[in-house]
Amino acid sequence: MRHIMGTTRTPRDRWIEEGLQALAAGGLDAVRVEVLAKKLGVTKGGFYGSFADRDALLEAMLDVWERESTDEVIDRVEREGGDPRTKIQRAGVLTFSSDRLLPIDLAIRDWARRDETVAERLRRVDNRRMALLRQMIGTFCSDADEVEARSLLAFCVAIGEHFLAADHGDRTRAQVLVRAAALLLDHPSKTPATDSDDGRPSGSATASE
Amino acid sequence: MRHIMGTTRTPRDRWIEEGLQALAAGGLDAVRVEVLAKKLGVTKGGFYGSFADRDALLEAMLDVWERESTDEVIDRVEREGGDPRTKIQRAGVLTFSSDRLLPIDLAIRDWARRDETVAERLRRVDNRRMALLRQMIGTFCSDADEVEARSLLAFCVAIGEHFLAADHGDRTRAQVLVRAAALLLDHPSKTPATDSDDGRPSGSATASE
DNA sequence: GCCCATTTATACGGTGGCGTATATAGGGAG
DNA sequence: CTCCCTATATACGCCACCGTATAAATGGGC
Repeated sequence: MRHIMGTTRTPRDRWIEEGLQALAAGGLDAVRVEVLAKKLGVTKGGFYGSFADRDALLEAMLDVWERESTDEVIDRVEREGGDPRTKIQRAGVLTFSSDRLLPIDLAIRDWARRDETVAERLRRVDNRRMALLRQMIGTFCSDADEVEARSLLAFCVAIGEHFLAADHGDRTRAQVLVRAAALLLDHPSKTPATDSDDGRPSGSATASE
Repeated sequence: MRHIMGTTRTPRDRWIEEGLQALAAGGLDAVRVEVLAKKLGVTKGGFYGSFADRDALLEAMLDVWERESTDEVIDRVEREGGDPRTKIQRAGVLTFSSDRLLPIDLAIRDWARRDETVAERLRRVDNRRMALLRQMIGTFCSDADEVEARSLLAFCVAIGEHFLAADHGDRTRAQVLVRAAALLLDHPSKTPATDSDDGRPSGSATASE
């Protein structure tokens, strides 16, 4: 019955958001009901009105994350248009440069290595992203095997970059990433004359820091 | 005094090894003194004879990991020799295909994102690995910027591959990795005669699964 | 075979986290 | 303004874990 109610002071969404924040900052084991409550300025009393238990919160967090990092990003990329390289960059920026989504994404990847159901969700998300990459790279690269290899490399660098601690001497990470992006997003060597656009793009996919 | 002693039944090394095993399987928060004790068939009683506290164990674990994944691997690669590509592959195999080191490595990467001292250790390790990659790739690629970019890509794919859940349609991950390795480890496109070896090498760098 | 140091088992107190039960409070409906 | 429904606070029992203190056992030296 929705008739009347005592005005939820801390609705589901707040718990979920705070949970995602904690996940981003401290990993799965940092998502503790009582900790979230404290951060929200309440006690855990109301939590169990919105969620059956901690697992229910985790599920809900994954739902929100999955929707935000697929539909929303992809919709927006498609809506704003642009040439292939621009689209890849924008997709990369939207998911892997967003201060919000990136750390959540990384935490979920680690989580997925130990939880098969999370791995399943991540597979869905990654497959959609890979599809986008394939499509974009396919517009300037004809060899399907090479498209797949380049897509994998692009994806791996977008993620792996953040798990890598190495330095690059004089260069900054961002500089190296620009060059790496060029390797992946320029036309294959097979047809050396194909480049309608030789001018290096000002920015680069997944450049960060 | 080392004179005599009641024969350490569960020496430091056993705790460290079991700790690394737990870290690999369940991440940092799975490294619990009492859990390790149970796995070793003892109680935690003796633990505090070898270690001041849990943190001391974690430190020791990092020490062992750092040594194993730099000196030992690098020594072995250098000792066994071979052409550059072979060396890269062997280094990749030794660290990223070893059932032992790989999961530990991945867990430590996630750990490093939240602990600055761990990040510092990881930086040392990664820098040594990157140095190896640079050296190897430098033997067939002259542009220093491109060497750096290729090295970063190679490293990122070696790590990122394991955090990626995407499928590849008909292809297997290993197949795509072979192609990706070819992109990174073949001569720069400057000389379009890149395919001196079209016959794909039997194994590939960091091919797994 | 007896010591005796050292290792390990056992028992303890403390903390933090989960989930439940019950009391309180605070906002609509009337 | 009052009643009542709902969200939250409070209090509880439970469990897992840490680190300590103390008792038991175990194996080497003689």
